[in-house]
Amino acid sequence: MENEILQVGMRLINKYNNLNKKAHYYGVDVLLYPSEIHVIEAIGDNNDVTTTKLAMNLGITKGGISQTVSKLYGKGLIDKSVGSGINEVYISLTKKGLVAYEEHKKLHNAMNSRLSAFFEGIDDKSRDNIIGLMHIIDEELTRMEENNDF
Amino acid sequence: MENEILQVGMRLINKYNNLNKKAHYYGVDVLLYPSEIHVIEAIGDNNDVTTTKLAMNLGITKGGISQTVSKLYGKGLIDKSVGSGINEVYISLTKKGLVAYEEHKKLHNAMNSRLSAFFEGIDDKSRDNIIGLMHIIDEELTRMEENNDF
DNA sequence: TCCTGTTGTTTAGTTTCTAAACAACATTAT
DNA sequence: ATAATGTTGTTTAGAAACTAAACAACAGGA
Repeated sequence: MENEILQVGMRLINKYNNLNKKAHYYGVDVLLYPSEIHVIEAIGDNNDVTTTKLAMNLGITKGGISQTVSKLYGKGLIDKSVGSGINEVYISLTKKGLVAYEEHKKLHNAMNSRLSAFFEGIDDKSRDNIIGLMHIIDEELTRMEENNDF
Repeated sequence: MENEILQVGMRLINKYNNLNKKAHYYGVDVLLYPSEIHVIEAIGDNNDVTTTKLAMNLGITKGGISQTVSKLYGKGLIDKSVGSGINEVYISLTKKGLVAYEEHKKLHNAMNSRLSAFFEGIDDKSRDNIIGLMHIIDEELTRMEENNDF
């Protein structure tokens, strides 16, 4: 019974991940690969960010970020400027990068709207239970992470 | 507000995906990579399955399955036998493969137990709302898939 | 002046996948 | 019977996305 809910949840995660595997144009003249649009998203959410911070935010190595950022620079989606810290380089979106960022965000709006409407239409108890469910999942994932279980 | 719930959901998906990136031994003497334990899981859930069906179940190409299955064969985790259909080959777990399958399943049991307990402790309305929420997400993901939106 | 710590970069190698060509076999059409 | 078609699974070359490790460039102390 509840097992079925878990199965549906897993199927949803797979569905989401598969969507996330394809390259798109996002309103600009160059094809953007998943890793690239993810970095664009992270920069747009927090402009003038450094390579090191991007690596932390996205949970990958600095080398990995450096490579993707280099590709985005070549495609004209980001700019670099001297940062305030030692050896720091600030990364920001160009106009073209902003177009891609906004276009990508737009595609998530339909999902957002429907979820907003949903959460407004349910009672407080259900809402609290949904938050509680997420909390449990978070705890268990953290436990698995710490115990190196999987 | 509800945006925050969506953000938490996304964080959970990322957390899960990162866990899913590491190789483990799963109680056997060979290191199993993510793609390999996924295939083991699919075979264990549905024994005597074919390459084509595995490809459909896991949503990747037959070539991809063939490669992973070949590695698992080399590691002694699966067996092959003549199937009933034309040119069909049945794939099944060896004893060693079953060990890995069971070990992997065991690691999910803690999560399963906690979710079972949770769902038994909430009211029917909350339960229905959670199912409704998943339904909405499924619909939106399907819509994105069909419209090639992302 | 040398050592340390920080920044970002480059390189080689790995995993996982796809697309396309292929081989082997059965079924069907001519 | 021979040829065309459709199915099975395999192999190959190549791409994307990452890591680990070595590296360069610079600042701040000891």
